[in-house]
Amino acid sequence: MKNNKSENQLLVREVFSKFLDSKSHRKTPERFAILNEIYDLDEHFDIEFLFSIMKKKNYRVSRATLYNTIELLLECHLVRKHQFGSNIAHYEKSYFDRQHDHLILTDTGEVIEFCDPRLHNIKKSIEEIFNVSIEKHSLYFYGKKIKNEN
Amino acid sequence: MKNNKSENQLLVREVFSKFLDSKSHRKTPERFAILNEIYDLDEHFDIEFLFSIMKKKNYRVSRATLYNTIELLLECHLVRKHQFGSNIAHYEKSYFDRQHDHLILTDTGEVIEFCDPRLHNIKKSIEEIFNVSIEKHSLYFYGKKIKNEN
DNA sequence: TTCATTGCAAAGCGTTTGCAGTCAC
DNA sequence: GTGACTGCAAACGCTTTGCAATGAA
Repeated sequence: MKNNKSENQLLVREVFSKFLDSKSHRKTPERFAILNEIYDLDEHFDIEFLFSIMKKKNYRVSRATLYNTIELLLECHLVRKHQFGSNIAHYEKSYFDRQHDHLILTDTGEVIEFCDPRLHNIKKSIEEIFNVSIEKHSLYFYGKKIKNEN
Repeated sequence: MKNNKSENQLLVREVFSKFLDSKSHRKTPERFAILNEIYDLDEHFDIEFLFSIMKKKNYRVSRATLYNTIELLLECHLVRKHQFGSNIAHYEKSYFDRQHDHLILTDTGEVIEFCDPRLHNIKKSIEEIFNVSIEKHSLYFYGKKIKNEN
């Protein structure tokens, strides 16, 4: 399991590299460093968090570059963006995950991922009814753990 | 249909009034004026838009009060809040509407409302699987109109 | 060499806060 | 009368922008 991670790092670097080529963007070390750090994380993160862990590792990196690079990573679907209610944008790596949705526990802030195939059927219906092509969806449930009182 | 609107205005004022009582909040004219303006709108709006239309109608109202009052209206479920991707919060009146979800056309910015009962089943399953009680959900589809080429 | 990209700092902008004046109770 | 509420302006915090320096092609 553990060495999947470094294999994956190689794979996503490759994907990003091809994307940058195709758009004639430069392959700067900063861009790949950021990609690496993101794929090293196992949780959702915001820009400030990413900035702080990269500073801690003595990278010379600016918030501006983080925002720019994340933008590119969104474009090539290596990262997903979330707006969990507040004004701070949250992100997560997305390449090896299946598309999934989120259950947010409002008391603890915990975020649980789930995937329900029935959502796909709803999507299909909406596409037919309104004659649209849906590129993306976002579904969040907000709730609380039920405590058993024994 | 038209005079439903003023009947509704009375009804929501009543609801808001009861809510303010129950929380020992004061019934200021500003709060009711804001409620009225919101229930006069038929679209989604943001604070800046609400501010501008109230200014245009010569209300003496501040953004601070708009934010404060909206907060109260959210609490008593007379208004719903949305975060359609960007950092600007959007709102809509919610008292007479059935709970519904949104399809956002990314090219035109148009927002279409829909309601699919199957979502309820998904919710039920998630509640059972994770042993949670879900208070709220948000579902957005993002897509584009399909053009017929005849 | 050239100009896309970078780091840094300043500016933007939606939202929140502080405060003196006001008015619902 | 009193303290919750208001308008105003300043502060906040995330994000974007401007710009001189840098380095990928």
